[in-house]
Amino acid sequence: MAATSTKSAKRAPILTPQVEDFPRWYQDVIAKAELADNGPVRGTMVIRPTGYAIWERMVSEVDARIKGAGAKNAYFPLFIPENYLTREAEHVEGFSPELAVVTHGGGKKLEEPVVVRPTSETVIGEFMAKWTQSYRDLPLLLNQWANVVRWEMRPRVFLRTSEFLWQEGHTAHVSEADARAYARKILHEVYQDFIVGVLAIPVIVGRKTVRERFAGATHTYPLEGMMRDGKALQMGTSHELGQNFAKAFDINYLSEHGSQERAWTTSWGVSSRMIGGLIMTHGDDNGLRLPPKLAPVQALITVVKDGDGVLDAAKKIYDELLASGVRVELDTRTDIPFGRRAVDAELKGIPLRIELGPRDLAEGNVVLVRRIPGTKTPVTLGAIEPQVAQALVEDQQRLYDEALENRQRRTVDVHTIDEAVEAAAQGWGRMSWTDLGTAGEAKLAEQGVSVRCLTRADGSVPDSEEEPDLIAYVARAY
RNA sequence: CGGGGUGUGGCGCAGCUUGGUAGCGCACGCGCUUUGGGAGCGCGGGGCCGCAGGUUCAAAUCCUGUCACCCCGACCA
Repeated sequence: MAATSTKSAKRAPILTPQVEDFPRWYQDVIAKAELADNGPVRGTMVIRPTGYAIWERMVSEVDARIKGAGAKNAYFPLFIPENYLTREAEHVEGFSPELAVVTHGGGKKLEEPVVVRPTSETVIGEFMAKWTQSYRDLPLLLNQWANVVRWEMRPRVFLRTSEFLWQEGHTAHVSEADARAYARKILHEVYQDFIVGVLAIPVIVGRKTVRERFAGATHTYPLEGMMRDGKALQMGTSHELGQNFAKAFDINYLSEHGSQERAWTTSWGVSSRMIGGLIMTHGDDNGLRLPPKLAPVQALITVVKDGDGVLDAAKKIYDELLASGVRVELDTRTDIPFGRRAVDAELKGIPLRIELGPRDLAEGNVVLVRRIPGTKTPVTLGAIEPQVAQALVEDQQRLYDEALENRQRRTVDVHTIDEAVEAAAQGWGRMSWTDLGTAGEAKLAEQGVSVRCLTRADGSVPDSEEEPDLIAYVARAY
């Protein structure tokens, strides 16, 4: 391989530098990479084609894993009778402040208002009850891809919007053990596998404290990622709902012994928030950096300038890469200045660029530009496909390693509330849950710091927050 | 809900104090020259100045009201 050069750093800034103002940087990336716009109603967003392509890739990867775990897709209505929500006390209490309620329809005031789903536990519970008669009907494993609405006071594109896209799984089981096993299976085999393996984001997988858990759940298992500014973002959750919803919606079944039994349910979801997490975990001052396994476009062939058969050569490389399974695009827009196109590809985080002009072609080369390490390397025409394949693998790993390094550097062991608050100013604090306790948790909350999750000393997921020797991860969160 | 602010072409802003009928940068269109890291020059299109009243010969500018949005403090995928 020929010598590798690092690109020069001096350039007019396109984005607000991260160290200067991280939230501003985030907004800048979303605008300049054309990921999304704000919608006309406060707190809503328009996901633009570039952003939506990322979401489609997420959907495709997650959906395949969900199906692999045995759940089947279905679709439930957007509108839910208001009285469904009120059947589960904690659930309604948790959601009522953020509900959008429809009071009029067809020009008339409705007899009973309908709520726009903030999540579908209740409707799905109603139908699970209808469909579950015998133990033979269980487990019932359902999933739906949908939009949900939660009226937000302080919206942020992708991270917290009044309407967002997600997947919500809902299952019913014959026993608590079965429900727990399934909630954990989704947690690890679907979410952790996807977030770590495809998004290249390291996560702490644990359990929420009672204070932080989902309204109506008995156990909430989150996956927490650290953003580049040290704040935490919940990337997904899986819940055991115990028999709370089964009781509220009469999800009962006849056991093999002929007795009437109550089912145990779970729910679990990941949302378009992951796009925000992806941006803030991997993005740098030049824009987005997409992990190759996720990237809608993995390699962009850029024709620097036409002439001397450059277009034909570029097309040949395109065909070769396409045939080898690379998600590749060809940019022949030579009416747009090269610099513009290069910067645009960088903003959008395309992992690899293959630059080709008459000068390269005369030497029998192309220039392979890697977005993630930021290197430019000449590659001979015959060696492009293997070099591309290798770069995609290496850069996927590099992105994960960088994110893990950032998290480790910003995570410190602490022993007091004051130390925990101090740690949360730049990253995460790791503290004994026995020492912290719910009283300490309340004190941290006063200062905007929360317990993101609890894990066992060996990193595994606890069955209860009463277990001895648990570790609490505390941080500021998005 | 409490405190602070802002509403002017698609975006970011100036103009307002000291009324005279709207301007700058970016973006957009056309032409020529360019294209190896957001190209240069020229020409051009686009705005009932948030909305409603009022004062005045005349209002983006002054007065009154109203609406919306943004930022900071209690919830959330």
